[in-house]
Amino acid sequence: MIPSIRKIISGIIPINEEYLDVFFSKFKVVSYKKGDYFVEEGQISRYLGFIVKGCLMCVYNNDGKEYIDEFSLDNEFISAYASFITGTPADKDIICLEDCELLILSYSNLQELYEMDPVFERTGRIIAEMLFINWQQRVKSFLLDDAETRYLKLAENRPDLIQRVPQYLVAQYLRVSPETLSRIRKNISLQ
Amino acid sequence: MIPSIRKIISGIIPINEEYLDVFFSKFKVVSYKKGDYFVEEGQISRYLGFIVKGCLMCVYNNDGKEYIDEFSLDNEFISAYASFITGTPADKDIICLEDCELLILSYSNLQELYEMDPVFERTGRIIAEMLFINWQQRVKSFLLDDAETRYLKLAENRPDLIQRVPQYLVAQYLRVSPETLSRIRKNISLQ
DNA sequence: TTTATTTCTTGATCTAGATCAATGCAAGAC
DNA sequence: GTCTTGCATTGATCTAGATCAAGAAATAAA
Repeated sequence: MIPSIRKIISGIIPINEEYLDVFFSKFKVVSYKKGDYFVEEGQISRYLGFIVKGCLMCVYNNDGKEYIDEFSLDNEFISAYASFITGTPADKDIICLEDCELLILSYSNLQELYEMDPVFERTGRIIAEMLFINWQQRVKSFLLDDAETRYLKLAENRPDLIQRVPQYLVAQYLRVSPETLSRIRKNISLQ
Repeated sequence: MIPSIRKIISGIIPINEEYLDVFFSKFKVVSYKKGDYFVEEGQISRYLGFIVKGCLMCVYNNDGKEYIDEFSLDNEFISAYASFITGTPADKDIICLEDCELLILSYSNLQELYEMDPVFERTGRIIAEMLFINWQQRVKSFLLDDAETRYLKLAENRPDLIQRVPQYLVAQYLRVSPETLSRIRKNISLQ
């Protein structure tokens, strides 16, 4: 495995160096073009992805309108987790916003890892716990924060994302109209 | 362990009967009065709770205003998970809405279970995955649904909760004012 | 370069839901 | 029984943010 990626991974997930090669031996490399679908709504998603390079978004469709559930960039995992874990049809699309290079792990290969050694089970648990905590934070932000605060927090926590993603998509993620986000930004710059 | 609880648990969490006794041997029984705090904001919460009987709510405070993150009723687990898992101060209160009887598991006892047998690690992983998927659904509902739809879905998925919890608290959970929820309900009953 | 296409901004409305204020109503306290 | 006290309803405003519409910038295509 590419050493730089190796280093990044071991910073993200709690796994011993010696298991890391086994873990990634189960992955395979795939490339996508900008606009390609990694997951399509209604299909069962059988892969967990790790983004070597690129940017993807998860999108819900609701009678014509689109709402972005998540953006994922370089060195992050991506999946329609509910579909992947439960084997049910995905309730969202996952689309490449740039040309992407992914490492993907099939459900059956992941199960093989779980059977192989409890250390992978533990790693899986800790990853699921981290994802859960992140999502609780997102709910908290919807409960407590107004649109401007949500934008400011996003800009602080993920400045790279603001740079790389078109503004109207950031607006969809924050659950405001593009016009409102434009005004929020204007407002901030005046202060 | 009380047989009825035993049955319920094995329906909720994926664990073999023979391990269930070991699992619950690590718990202890505690009682709370209505209004008692199970978790206080700012404190580190070292327990995972299982509600034998009663009703609790998780509450965020934001300059004077309260927003309810979650209600938990009989036969559900409850915790300030982020605090429990990471050992950091809780960012919310957990308060009893009724007299409650809980089974609680300390962090160190949970770690003992994890060390004892990989089956507990697996159980922990699957629970974390379920929690994560639930929270994604909550974000989805905030993204896609208006106040009335959020109420209708809650009423469908957790009718017991609507019955047991005062309406102004349900409003806080849905992120609307009590007045608006009252109007939503009136509106629905007219249709 | 010039032309298209897409994205961003700005202004003018409109609307869902908040806030404020008053009243109704039910369950305990006395 | 009658007082409280707390919750629910209703009406009258107000406001954050949506929607509609038109240009301005920026990107991509020619």
